[in-house]
Amino acid sequence: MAAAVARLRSAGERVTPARYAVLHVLDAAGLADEHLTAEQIGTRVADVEPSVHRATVYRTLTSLAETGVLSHVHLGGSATVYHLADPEPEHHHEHGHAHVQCHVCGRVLDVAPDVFDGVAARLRDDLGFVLDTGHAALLGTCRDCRTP
Amino acid sequence: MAAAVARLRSAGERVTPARYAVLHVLDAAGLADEHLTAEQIGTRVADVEPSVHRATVYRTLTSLAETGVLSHVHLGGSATVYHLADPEPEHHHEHGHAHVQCHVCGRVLDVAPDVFDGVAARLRDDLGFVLDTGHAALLGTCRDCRTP
DNA sequence: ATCGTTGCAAAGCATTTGCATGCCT
DNA sequence: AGGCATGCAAATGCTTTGCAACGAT
Repeated sequence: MAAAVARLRSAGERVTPARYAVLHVLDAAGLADEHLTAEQIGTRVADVEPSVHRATVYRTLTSLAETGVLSHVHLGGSATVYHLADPEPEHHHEHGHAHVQCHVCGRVLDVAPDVFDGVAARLRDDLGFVLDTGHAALLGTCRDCRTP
Repeated sequence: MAAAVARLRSAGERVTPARYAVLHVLDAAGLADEHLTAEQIGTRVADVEPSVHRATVYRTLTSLAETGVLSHVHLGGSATVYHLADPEPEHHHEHGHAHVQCHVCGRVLDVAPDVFDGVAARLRDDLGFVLDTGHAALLGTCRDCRTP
C-alpha cells in the first residue's frame, strides 16, 4: 500500500487525506478478501476522515483506477465493487484475477486468472473478441446458498 | 412467438396489448440478433401501442421473465438487456447462450453455450459454485474496436 | 502561487412502487 | 364480476457534474 502511494506520486497525482483514507480502507478490506462498493468505502472512510464527501469517494475511486493502483469489478445488477490492483506479474498483459458473484447472497468470489484462459482463447479465435477477464463478474449460486 | 403467447396463457398469465407488443418487439429484434434495453423496448412498443407506459414495460419484462418466455442479461455498467428465451433443449439445466459485451462500442455478442462448459466445471469442482452462464456478460474489446 | 481536489447541492440514469382505475378472463 | 394489469407520479439507488472554495506541491 505504501507502494500504491509511491505510484500515485510518480504519476503526478496528489496524495490527499481522502485518497489516503480510501487506499487504507481498500488495503484493510483486501486482507479479508472483501470487495467493497463505493458506498461501503465511503462509510469506512468516514470513520477516519468524517469530512470526506461521497462524491469525493467516487471521484477518488475513478482517478485511482485510472492511475492503476486499484481496479473495479462490474457486478450484474448491483453496485460496482473495488479492490487494490493485483501486483502485475512482469510482462503479462492481462490484468488480475476474475470474479463470480452469487445472486442469492451477493457475495463476490475470487477466481484464479487462468480459469478463463480457455474461454479467452476461444473468444479470440472465434470472434476476434479480446476478453478483459477481471472487469465484470459472472453470476451463479455459491456453495452455501445451494439448499443443503 | 405464437408459442410464447400460448405459454403465457397456459401459465395463467393474461395477454394484454402491452405484453403482446413487448413480445412482438423482442421477436423482431431477435431476428436481427439485437439485444434491447428496457428503454429501447419501450420506444419501439410506443410505435405500435403509444399508450403503454414505461413502468408497464418494466413490469411486463419482469413477469415475462418469471414465466420463462424471455431472459435478461446484466451488463457491466450499462442497462440490462432482454431477449426471447432460447427454446429449451429438454431436461437440461437452464442453459441459454452466453454473452460478452464490448466496452468500447457497447455491442453485445452471443456466445455458444458450450464455450463456458470448462469454466463451469472448474468452478463447481473448485468452489462449489454453480455458474449461470447466460445471466451476466463478460467485458472485453470486439474485433471492430481493436484499432484497424 | 498554481492548478488539481474537494464540498455541496443538484441533476442524471435505470428502475421500482403506491394507489386508483381499467380490462382480460 | 373479480382480480390482475395498467397509468401516473413520485420515490429509490447508484453515480456524475457545475461551481466556488480549498490545499498539496
